[in-house]
Amino acid sequence: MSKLILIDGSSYLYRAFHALPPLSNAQGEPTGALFGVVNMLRATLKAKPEYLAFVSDAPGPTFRDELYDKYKAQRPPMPDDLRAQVDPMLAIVGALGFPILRVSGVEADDVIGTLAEQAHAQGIEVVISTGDKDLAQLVRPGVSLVNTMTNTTMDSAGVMEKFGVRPDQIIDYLTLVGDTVDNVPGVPKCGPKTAAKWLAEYGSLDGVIANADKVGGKIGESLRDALPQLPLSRQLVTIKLDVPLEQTVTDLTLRDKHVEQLRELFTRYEFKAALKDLEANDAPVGAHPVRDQTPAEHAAIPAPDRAQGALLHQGFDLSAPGSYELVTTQAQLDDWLQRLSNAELIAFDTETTSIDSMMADIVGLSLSVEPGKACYIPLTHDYPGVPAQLARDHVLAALKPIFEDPNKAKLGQHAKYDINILSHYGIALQGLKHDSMLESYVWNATATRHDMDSLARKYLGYETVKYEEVAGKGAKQISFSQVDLDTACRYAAEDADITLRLHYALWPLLQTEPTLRSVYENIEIPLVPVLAGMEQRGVLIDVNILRLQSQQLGKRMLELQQQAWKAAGHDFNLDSPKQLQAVLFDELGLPAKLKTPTGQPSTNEEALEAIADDHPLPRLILDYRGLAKLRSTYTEKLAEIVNPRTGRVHTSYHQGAVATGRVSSSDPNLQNIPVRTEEGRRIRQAFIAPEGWVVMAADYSQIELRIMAHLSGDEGLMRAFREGGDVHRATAAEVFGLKPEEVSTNQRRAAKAINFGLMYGMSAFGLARQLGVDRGEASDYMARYFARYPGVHAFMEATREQAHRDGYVETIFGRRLYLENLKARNQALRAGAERAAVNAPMQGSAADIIKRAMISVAAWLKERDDAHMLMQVHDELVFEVRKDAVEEVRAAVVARMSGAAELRVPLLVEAGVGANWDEAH
DNA sequence: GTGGGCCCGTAC
DNA sequence: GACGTACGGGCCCACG
Repeated sequence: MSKLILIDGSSYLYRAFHALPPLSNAQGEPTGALFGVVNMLRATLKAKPEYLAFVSDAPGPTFRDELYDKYKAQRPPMPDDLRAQVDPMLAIVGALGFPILRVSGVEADDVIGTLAEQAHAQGIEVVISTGDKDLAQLVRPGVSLVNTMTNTTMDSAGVMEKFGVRPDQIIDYLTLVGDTVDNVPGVPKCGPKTAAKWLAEYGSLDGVIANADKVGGKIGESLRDALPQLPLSRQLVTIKLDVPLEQTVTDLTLRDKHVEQLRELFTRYEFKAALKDLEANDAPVGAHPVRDQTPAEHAAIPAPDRAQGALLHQGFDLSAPGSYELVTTQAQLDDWLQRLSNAELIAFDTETTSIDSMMADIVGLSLSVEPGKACYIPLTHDYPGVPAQLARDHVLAALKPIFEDPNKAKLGQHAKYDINILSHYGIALQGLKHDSMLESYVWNATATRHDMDSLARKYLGYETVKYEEVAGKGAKQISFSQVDLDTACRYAAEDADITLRLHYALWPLLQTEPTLRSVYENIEIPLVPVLAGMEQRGVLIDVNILRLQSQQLGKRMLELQQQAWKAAGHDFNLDSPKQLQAVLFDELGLPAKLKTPTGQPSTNEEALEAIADDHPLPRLILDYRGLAKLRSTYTEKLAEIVNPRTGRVHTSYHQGAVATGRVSSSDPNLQNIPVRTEEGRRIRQAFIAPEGWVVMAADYSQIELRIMAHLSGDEGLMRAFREGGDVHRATAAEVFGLKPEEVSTNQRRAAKAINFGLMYGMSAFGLARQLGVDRGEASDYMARYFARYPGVHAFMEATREQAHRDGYVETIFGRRLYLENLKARNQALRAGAERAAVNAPMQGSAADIIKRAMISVAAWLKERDDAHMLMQVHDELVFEVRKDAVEEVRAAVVARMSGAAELRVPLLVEAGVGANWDEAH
């Protein structure tokens, strides 16, 4: 398909002007916005579209000013520094060979709309490059938006996701919301959410107007008051599609560029990279458009997305509506059992009374073996007049042999949840072959959330029935068991159906990338039952210890509160940063040395430490905060969340939450229990083992640093690990040119800070702050470090390079992390993406390794009843072990963890045992 | 009441 | 602007 790229020049000029620092050339002419636009254009040229145009506003009034004299009346005039860049911009754009369109009497949007309409009618794909949300009204299949500032694209699904309305509703949406900048009156008090809600309810603006008297409350009055002006607003926000133009779409090809003019312009405005490109490649670009992308350009597209057009599986359109069967008779059940026994792959899903799998009871079950067809078997729906359902235990008994057959392949969406549910009914699911959530996660962890609604939208272009639509939300939410059977069937059977469709969309993708497929098949899928087992088991908690600690903390907090109030001269809420800020900086007049990201004077630990010598209050607050955190987040929360049935806490592990491949934990988060301070560590004393058992904790020593040694192949760093000993001390000895025994505490501390900082992409500035030395000294440390460990430096450079070349970086096992902001104009965003790129291979490889270890250890534990794996804390596994088995288990765990990867340095594992988690370290 | 942004702090 | 990845509590405001 041919492609037309339409560049919204006005939008880019404004955005580049505000986003970029106010650069200027040697003559003092402003160049910042120009620079941004030129770089964007060069990137556009690299995509080599057949047709392209640069569309800009022409000076003078437009038809909208005639319609409405206040239109854009509140807009400040264009800043002089920006105005000065308009003509040079047009000169460069023209010299690059872009067709430029400026049409009087209309805005750039209208020209873009008209061209998009024409191109679309001719079957030409249209990409509109803009930062302006109003253009979303032009989106439809074959017409999409791209924002090169943020590197995001928006198709129909993207519009739905962002605005909550279809592209064809955008005009009505903008009309309702209005635009204060352009002075377009909307409905006062109606924001994006309300507009989307009304449009969902009444379909269109006309629908909303017709039903205006049905809207209650203040906002209803507001709507009725605004009715007379809405038609005008609609006219103002509607982009024209029929502007008379001299050119047609096929005229809009790239002209030969004017090398001489460009050389002059680039030199004058000091665009060195552009100039270099120009000299390197003197031949006219684009005279013969090339349609094929180079491999590097192809790979640079961050998220492979095949959701465009119909996606077929064996002739079935994966975005078509499905047909679903409510199973309430034995004959129907028998029929489905027959289908299951013939099926190659069974998609299943459970419906329950709670999202907490430990608390949930099963309500029904859905199955699908063929896309578009699924059933729902209600089991325990319970409301007045509910029709007869098959008996729960009877159905589960009939399904048990299938669920427990390891040779019958099963598929789920977030199957860990359903495995946990089934386990409550004595079904130990075997043969989990696929999980659509994990397929999506491995394919591209950051392209989307991995819940079914998001996946269906992205990969199938299909809108699912939402849980809230069938069960309500908030206080009005009802249990799924009270949902009527037909509605439940529509929702639940769809879940199984869509799971299967997602698999047929995603699995072919994974098969094209053997390393991703391997991560999925050999790591993520086998990990599912392991995590399910850990959640089910839970970890035993001594609630009395926690209660006692809560009391003690509370008492000390009260004392500190009294002292703080005295120091402040009056009562205030110590938990409120806002009130604290007023007391410290306004009333007491202490210096506000740090600011929060939003510009407020910060009251964080660093800020308080900085003024702790000037007044007693900061220290009191610091102490109070430490205790408050421990009490609210840990001692009270943990005691609260202990399951009364088991006496244990059953966390949830999330396999699709972390971009680098780590698992996360929540409800409660067991991965941030304090350990660094004595005070905090006491909380770990409440993590205990049953009578006759002990807690065993096994952790990898310096795993990420070892991975850095492995990946970089740096001789010095590898030697440090091979020799054993203290790696930070060894580093300090290298950096400061000493023998290890001569290294001072401070030198070791500096070396440790560098070792860790490097893995996070820290700069000299950051290191200086961390160490409390000046920036020059920090730079000096880093220079010496890189001189001693040149392989590390080369590795980091190579990682950044790979990220820029491919758009992603990889772990040792081939897991990929795509980086979204590497090409961002915004320097901070880009730098952040580069740091993430450097960190991801190490963090991600460590995550892969411990996942492999967990699978291996779980397989070994499977046949035993004297030890259970309970927790994973990124580089640590925690077990409960029967006392008589401690040595055997310790040896096996250490061996399996150490053997989880073959690195160029040893993978050291340390294991400790104790009566509780604190003692096990 | 609830949802969400902000600030802050815990872990690896 | 400056150190990567998470989760979560309390405050506070907008919204219903």
